[in-house]
Amino acid sequence: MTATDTRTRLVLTAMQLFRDKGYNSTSVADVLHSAGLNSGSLYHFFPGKQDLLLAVLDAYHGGIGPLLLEPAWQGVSDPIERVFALLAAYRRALATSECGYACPIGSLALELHEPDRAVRERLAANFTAWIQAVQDCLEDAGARLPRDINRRELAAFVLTTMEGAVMQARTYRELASFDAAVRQLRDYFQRLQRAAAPRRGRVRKSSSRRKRS
Amino acid sequence: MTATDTRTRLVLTAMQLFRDKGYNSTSVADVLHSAGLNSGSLYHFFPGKQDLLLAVLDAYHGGIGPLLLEPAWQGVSDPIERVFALLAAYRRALATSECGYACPIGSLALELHEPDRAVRERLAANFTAWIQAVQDCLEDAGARLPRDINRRELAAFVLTTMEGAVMQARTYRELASFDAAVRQLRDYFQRLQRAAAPRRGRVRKSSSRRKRS
DNA sequence: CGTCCACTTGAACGATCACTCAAGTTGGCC
DNA sequence: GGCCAACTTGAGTGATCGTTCAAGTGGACG
Repeated sequence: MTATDTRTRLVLTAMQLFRDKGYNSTSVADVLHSAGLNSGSLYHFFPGKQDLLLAVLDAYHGGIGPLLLEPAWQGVSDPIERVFALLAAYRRALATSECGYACPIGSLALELHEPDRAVRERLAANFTAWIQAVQDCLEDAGARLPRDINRRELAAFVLTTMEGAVMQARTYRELASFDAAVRQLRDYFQRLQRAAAPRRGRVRKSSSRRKRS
Repeated sequence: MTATDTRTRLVLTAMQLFRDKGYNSTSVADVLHSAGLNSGSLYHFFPGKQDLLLAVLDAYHGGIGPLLLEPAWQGVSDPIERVFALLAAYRRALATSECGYACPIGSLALELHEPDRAVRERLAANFTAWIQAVQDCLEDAGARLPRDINRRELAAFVLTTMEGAVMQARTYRELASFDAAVRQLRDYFQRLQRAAAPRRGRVRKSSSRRKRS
């Protein structure tokens, strides 16, 4: 077992525990016990608990593509459907956890009330990468959305919706809350697409002919 | 100084500290020190820290009308404008705190990962009361919104937007994030109103002629 | 085989946590 | 004045917090 393995194990364990119990409610002893390590190992790789958090946030940032977007977009090529496929991935996380799931980044963003610059920058970087991925979809959608709609703001609004929807679903322990929010966002998108469509043209709901895999 | 005063002082102090630092990061000693009391006084009125939290959540619930809605709706009688006046109140809270503000209920909802039934019920009750207030506005708006739009789901979507927007503004420490989300919601509402308007009628942007105060 | 150093061990530290309780103090009521 | 119940005092409880560190361990390299 190399040093990298131990470090990685610490980060993965902390990722899980911070997600499940929150940062403050997860003790260093929790992480060490779950990882089957001693405190010295942790402090060999990290100056302190907060630096472990930084590594966790970096891991989330690096995992957005391979661990979040790619699975969510399996078999979905239509850019607008990709936006909702991403939301569907969060719905799955909620369903799997009996609505106990919370977006780890959003949770940390609200839990840490006076975060260091380094922490806040990484939280923001995670949001920014998420928003950018959605923005890319919206730009791929081209003229299917009104020209005067700001793609970045709309992408950020998708994140807004996801975070607010997860929060409510978690609080009510009901998937219905999440679904209701997505339904509203879908309605908004349909109205945007209708407004962008040529006067007499029908709104096409999906153009999933492009690519199979 | 009566017993009620001490109890009230504890609740108000805890309200402030839980909002500013979070529940887990606020120690009982913090509350006692800020309130200028000894630990015995707290445990005379509350069995434990969590029961203080319950009292805080009840206080928020009771304060939604007089402390949140009424100030936000001062001089605003148009029901749809009231929805956005409520959002403007949160914007003010963000502006005042250099974007350090977070909705106390939303923060607690995400911070407490395995809350007791009693806590979760009160969190949900706060959300429900907030949603109900917005729903009342939307119903007051009558035919200005499409008939087939579910008022409750749209009201919940306003909460979704507020919570997600506050979270992002806090994370980026930029009011612009909040404004962008509200702008999207406003755009959605305008499209809804346009869809509800009779074919040839113009969309009126504000009908603030009704009441001056 | 000897040296070195990255890595691990795990007991121990002081601080702080939520909470307890016996001993007060106070104010209203007879 | 005497009494009781409501409330306050604040030192003290054991548990747990994040962190430290001296003493190892073991593999790589000469």
